[in-house]
Amino acid sequence: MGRPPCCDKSNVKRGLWTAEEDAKILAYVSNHGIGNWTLVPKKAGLNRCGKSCRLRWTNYLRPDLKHDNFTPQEEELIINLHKAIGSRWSLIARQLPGRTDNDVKNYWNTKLRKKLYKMGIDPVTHKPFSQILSDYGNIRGISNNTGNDFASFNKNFNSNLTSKPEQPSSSVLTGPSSSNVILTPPIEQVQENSFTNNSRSWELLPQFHVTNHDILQPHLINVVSSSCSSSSSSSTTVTQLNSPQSYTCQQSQTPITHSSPSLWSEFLLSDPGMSLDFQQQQQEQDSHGALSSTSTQNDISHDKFTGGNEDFGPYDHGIINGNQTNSHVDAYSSSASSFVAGILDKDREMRSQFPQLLDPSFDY
DNA sequence: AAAAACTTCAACCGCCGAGGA
DNA sequence: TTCCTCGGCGGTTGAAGTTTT
Repeated sequence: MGRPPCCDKSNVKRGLWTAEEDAKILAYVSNHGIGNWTLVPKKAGLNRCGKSCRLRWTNYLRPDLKHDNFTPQEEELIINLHKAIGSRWSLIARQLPGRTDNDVKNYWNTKLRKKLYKMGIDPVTHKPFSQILSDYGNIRGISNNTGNDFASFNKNFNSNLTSKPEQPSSSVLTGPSSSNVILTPPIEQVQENSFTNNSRSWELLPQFHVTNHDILQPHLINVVSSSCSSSSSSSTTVTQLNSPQSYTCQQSQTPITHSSPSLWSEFLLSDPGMSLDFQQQQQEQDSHGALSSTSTQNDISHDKFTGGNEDFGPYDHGIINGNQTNSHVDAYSSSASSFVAGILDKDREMRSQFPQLLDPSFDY
């Protein structure tokens, strides 16, 4: 019944690869090409699982891979694509020649996520924290009654700084479930108090801007959060931008809207701008050795957050002061902006057609 | 100079859909 | 039709490297 197992997992080498093992894979692939990976260890004389061999090849040994640093253009594209499609790393990586999904994922987790936090932008929703707060204030009608909440926030925030957060990714989505008390400080207050030079505290922030699943209404979330994608990515192969998404990672039952591509890959493959523009930018950079407009035009002060040493790509315009609404869209590359603008248009359309979505008691 | 804290990233894990036996 | 593996994916881990104290 079925096929034999690919390897005896208890009897294969694990851990880092040696140069010798790399050479064996390279020699095998150059002679036989890529085929059945389960046969590779045996034929190449390796005591490794076939799956491990495939991973080593695709993530490290492939000749077309880049091993140098990410360029500002690549950063910008990753951020734009993450905003559009969430943590579909393989799809994002396909728009970045020479990069693997693992590369992109690692770069996002180690660099870009922190950058966005430092800019006061939630890397899950890609909205400025200030906008999330103001949106929430509008919805809950608490804008004139925040004093107690801030005091409560400060108390909780200080106590959280001294203890390790529990699974930050999930806390973004669920948070303390027992209370409807909102621990959402004004972003300026957060930054001045604790976030400027404390990287760990950035990781804590999501606990405060989303403390309960009903705080952020789904219509505010134009894209599926990265934290949700893991559990839903495989079983929910179609993700709709325009579908009301539960912020608690429940599977959406919303029917497909045909005004947009039914698959993200379709969008990425069909959008002539998203990747082509990028590749053109890459070529221009290669020929001129200069940064794109990202770092030259967008040279507004980010000293407030970073000391001015970092390039924040598409988010450089109009966000940092907290007065931004959707103006950051204007700063996107032209290729991405059409798509994102479409999302925002749909969002507005949906709000006008379904005002009940603005009701905080509305439950998906 | 040494220890502690922090960051990076290669590799692993577990899940899923497709398809072979 | 059922069981199983393969290949692919995203999330997580932990060793190695780097920076700070």
